[in-house]
Order: sequence, then C-alpha cells, then structure tokens
Amino acid sequence: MISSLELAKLCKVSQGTVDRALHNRKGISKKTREKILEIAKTHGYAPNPAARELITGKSSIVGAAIPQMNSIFFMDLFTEIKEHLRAIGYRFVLAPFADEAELLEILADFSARRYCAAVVVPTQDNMSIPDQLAANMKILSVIAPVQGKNSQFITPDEVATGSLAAEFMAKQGHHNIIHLTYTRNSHAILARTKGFTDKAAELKLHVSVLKELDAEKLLSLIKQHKASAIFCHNDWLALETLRIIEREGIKVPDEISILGVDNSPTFNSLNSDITTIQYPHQWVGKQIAAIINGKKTALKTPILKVIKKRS
Amino acid sequence: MISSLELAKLCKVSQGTVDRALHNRKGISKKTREKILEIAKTHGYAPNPAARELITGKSSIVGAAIPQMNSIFFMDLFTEIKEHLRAIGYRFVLAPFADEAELLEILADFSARRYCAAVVVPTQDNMSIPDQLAANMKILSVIAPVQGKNSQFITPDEVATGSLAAEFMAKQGHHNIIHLTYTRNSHAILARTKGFTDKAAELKLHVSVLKELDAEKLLSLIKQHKASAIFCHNDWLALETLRIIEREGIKVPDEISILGVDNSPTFNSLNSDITTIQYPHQWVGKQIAAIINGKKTALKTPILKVIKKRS
DNA sequence: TTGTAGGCGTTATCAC
DNA sequence: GTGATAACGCCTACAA
Repeated sequence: MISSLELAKLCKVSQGTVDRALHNRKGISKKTREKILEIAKTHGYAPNPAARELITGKSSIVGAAIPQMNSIFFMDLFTEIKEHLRAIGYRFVLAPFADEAELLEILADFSARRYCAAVVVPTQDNMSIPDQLAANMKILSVIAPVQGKNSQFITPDEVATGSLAAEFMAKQGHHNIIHLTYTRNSHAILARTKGFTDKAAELKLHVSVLKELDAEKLLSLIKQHKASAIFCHNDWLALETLRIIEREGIKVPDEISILGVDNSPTFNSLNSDITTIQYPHQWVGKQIAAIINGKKTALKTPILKVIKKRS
Repeated sequence: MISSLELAKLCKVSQGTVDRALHNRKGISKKTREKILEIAKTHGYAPNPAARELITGKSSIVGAAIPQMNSIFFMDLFTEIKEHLRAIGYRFVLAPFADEAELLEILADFSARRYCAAVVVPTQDNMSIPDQLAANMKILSVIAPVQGKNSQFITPDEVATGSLAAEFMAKQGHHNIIHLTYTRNSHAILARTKGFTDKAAELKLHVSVLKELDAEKLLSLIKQHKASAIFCHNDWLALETLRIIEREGIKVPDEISILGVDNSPTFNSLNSDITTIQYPHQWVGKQIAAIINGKKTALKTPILKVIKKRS
C-alpha cells in the first residue's frame, strides 16, 4: 500500500506529475504517463479514497441504516438500491441497528465521515433525527418517514396498494375478508390498511382486521368471519399464514385465498403459489439514485399490479 | 459540522488544547476543558474519523462482503458478528456483491480505505484474493475458504455437523434417508455432506443424495428410496422441502422427518416445527472479534447440538 | 511539460 | 498548562 508520494519517488517525478498521470489529465507527456502507470501497477498502487474525500469535502459513499430485524424484503430492496447507486458511481454500505439509539449512533458516524447520504429504514413513524446529523447529508427514508431537516421519504402510494388489494379481492368474488397486519405504527402498515379498509367499505366488503399473527386467533377468526380470503401486509406474513392454514388441512386457494405484498425475487422460491402485489423495489432504487445524483426529474409513481401465482 | 481548528478558534485556544480536552488527556486545566467541551457541544462538534484514521494509519471499520443472494442465514450471522465487534469498539458495514468481480472491487475499496479487516462470504471454495488487497488488512472468510495471503477461514467443524445429523437420525430409528443439498462447491456444503455420508455408511444407513431441490425428483426419490427422513443442508432448504411434502399430503413428522441446520432466530417464526442443528452464530462472532482484537486465545470449537422442535 | 506549496481535519511532538 | 509545527495521503493552484 504505497502512497502517491512514494510512487512519485519511485518514478523520480513529483507528486503533481503522478496525479496528472493517474487522472488522465493534460499537461504530461505520453512517455512519463506510461512510465508512471506502469510502475503504479507493479506496485499495486491504489489511491486512498478517504484522503481524497477529506480534501474534496464530499464522499461517494451512501450509507444505509437498517433494522437488524431480519427481512428478505429489506435485502432485496437494498440490492436494488445498490445496483442503481453503483451505476452512477456511488458505493453503498449497510449498517444494521438493534434499536433507536444504535440507529442514531450509526447516523452520527455516517455524518462525521461526511457520507453523502443516509438511507434509513425506521422501525416506526416519525422518529426524529437531530438536525446536526442531517446538516451535511441527505436523509432518505423508506417504509416510514422520519422527522428532521434535510430528510425525504421515498415511498410508493401505499394507500393505493391497499385499495388495489380490495378491488382485486372483490373482483375475485370474495366478500368476507381478513386483513392481517402488524401492530407497529409505520407508514407502510397504516396506509396499506387504510387504503384496504376504505376501498373495502366502498365496495361493501366485510373486513375484519387482525393486527398480529396468532395461529389460534387467526383460525377462530376465519371460522367466525366465514372468511374466504386473507390480505396479508407482506409476503412473509402471507407465508406464515399459509403454513398455519395448510397445517389445519384447509386448502389454499380452494377454500381460502391469500394475497401478500412484495414479490421480491427471493420469495419466489418459497412462495411460488401466493398471489401478491408487486412492491416497486426498482422504482425505489431509481428514485434514491436520482435524488443523490441531484436530478430534479421526479419519477412517475409506479403502476401497481397484482401478480397472480395460482389460477 | 465544524472542525477542531474552528472549534479552537471559537474557544480562543489552540488546536492542541482542544485535542487534550476532547480526549481526556492530561496537561490541561479543568476549567479550560469544561469550557471547550461546553462549546463543542453547543456547536455539535464531532471529530471526523476519516481524518483520524488517515493519520493514525489504522481504522476501526470492519467491512463485510456478502453475496446479494438473499439469505436469512447471513443476516442473522452478521447481526451476531456486528454485536461482538461493537462490543470491542469496531464499526461493521456490509456491502453486497453480485459476482466475483464485484467482490474484488469491494475488497479493493476496503483495502484502499485501510479498513482493518474484511469478512467475506465467498460463493464457492478457494476464490483467490490478490495479495495486494490483503497487504494491509486481514481477510476473514466464513462458509468457504479463500486463497491468498493474510486470510483465515472461520468455521465450525462441518464434518462433525454432518456426522451429528447421521447419528441423530440413526438414533431416531431412521434407515432410508435422503440428503438434500446444493450443487455449489463450498466448504460448508461439501464437508457437511461428507460428514453425513461417512457416518451414515459407518452406521449402515441407506442414504441417497439429491443436489438440487426439484419437487418432482424429490417426491419420486422419496417413494423409490422408501425414505423416512430427509437431512437438508440448511433450514431454508428444509422449509422449501416441507412445503413440497406437505402439499402432497405427506405428514411431517409422522410419515417423514425433516432435519435442517441453522436455527437462526428468524427461522423460528416460520420453522418452529422443523428439527434442526444449531449453527454456532455466536461462536463465529466471538471468533472474528477475537482475531480482530489481536487475541491469540483460540476459542474452543463449539459443541454442536440438535434442536428438537416437534417430538 | 513539470515541480512546488498549501490545505483538508486530525494526532503527535516538540517547545515555551 | 498551553501553543506551534509536522505529518497522514491526496488534490488544486500556481510557479518555473
């Protein structure tokens, strides 16, 4: 790991000339450039981005703070974000946090290191981010909004997601429906539920909401409610539900239909038979890359669609 | 985001004094220290770790390169590693890669930034890491070993894992067993299979190995082999298997038993009924933290155990 | 075409 | 106790 100064000495030129060679800048003869690049290569010279970032004042790293709550959804989402950022020359690193304190600790570190942006997945709505942390970097949140300066919330229209679910189920002829979701107060959860229940009311559907997955409660609710369909907040929940139901000998989708949300690639190996609403991973990735790239062109809201797995 | 120099000016002292105050060093009066800390706080001063690391030559970041192949196992494992590193004052960041080229790119970046170590999850055995990348940081691999200087492979005894599976199944009275695994050539896969088949041979069990999960092949193999048990390489595979089998109306574990490996926390919500062999996440985390901390005390190999879920 | 000097935000080592 | 000063590895501007 030699430095540019050491490299300059090895080449018997000045540091400035080395810099010209490495950055393809003009004002250097072809011969010296080639010599320098040659020697740089044999010595495995690699510039230290940290030093560059120190002097230029801007880094090319986007950090993400994600709940260590293990989730296939997050991993697939972040893979997508990474690809889009990589395409425009940014590095993307993830840091898992256990609780809100650790989240703030991570953001403080990102900020102190002058990362150019932080993507955060809050575990509940409206966590507040101290202004000082956001002073020199953008805070981009997904799933749930955060409070504080310089922050943006990137989300598809989750109310529309819920509405779409209700419409789809109505069209399939379902009337008595269970909506299974979480107690957590995060935008994606609340908005999807609102969109679903509102549209269901409009369509005169009979909906019962269950805010936690408890096998006994679910099974008794199914009977009591005479439910023919379950709308689950996400595919993971849909999968858990499916296992509980099939274990009871109830046939899916013959006796009861299940609809999830996500359809991330990884789920397809397990969930190849659960009908689901596509979450727009790609759109989120594009959106984040565009914001970081300083593009003002607001991308159009993605078109939601239902992926029918079993007919 | 003020610098230590600006802070010094605000306090009307020199940068050196500011440094003494911030680091609780001696050679400073209580009064000046308190004044400086006070002003630092109101201005939200936070030192830039990148600059510190530049001059001290050592960073406190451990980077991990993980396949973007989505896996609950990895996430739970890395959460564990993070906790152990955090306890000894290191930051841990993850960077997902799509292929070997991107893996090397990530390692090059870690190295150029002088990260103190890289944890890597190779997608196959014996990928070779250029010596230059390993010149100034340790390369710690899990799951599969890598080739190159300065690298260490942290793994439990996977042969023993396989043997334990065979012994457990024999003790449960199984004789005709299917071993379901992957075609990929990585240590964990090969060694587990070897341990299992060798011990099974010793115990006169009748084993048939299937190296890819294909529903039809699996079902026909079960019939043909008259299998009463399936040993799956991991819990994810076990879960996929379970779904295929139950869908066919075969009762688990009455008609057929399934054994997986992992038992990471996240699986318990889905897999609460699959018997599994505990993967020593915690041991791996401790081991990595110890190596990075420079401790020579080799931790004892973890004791493997079977977690029986359904009796 | 090339070399020199200054500075980014720290820490460390001198003096005073 | 406190304040200069040099250094880390790089980039930019200006001088030769």
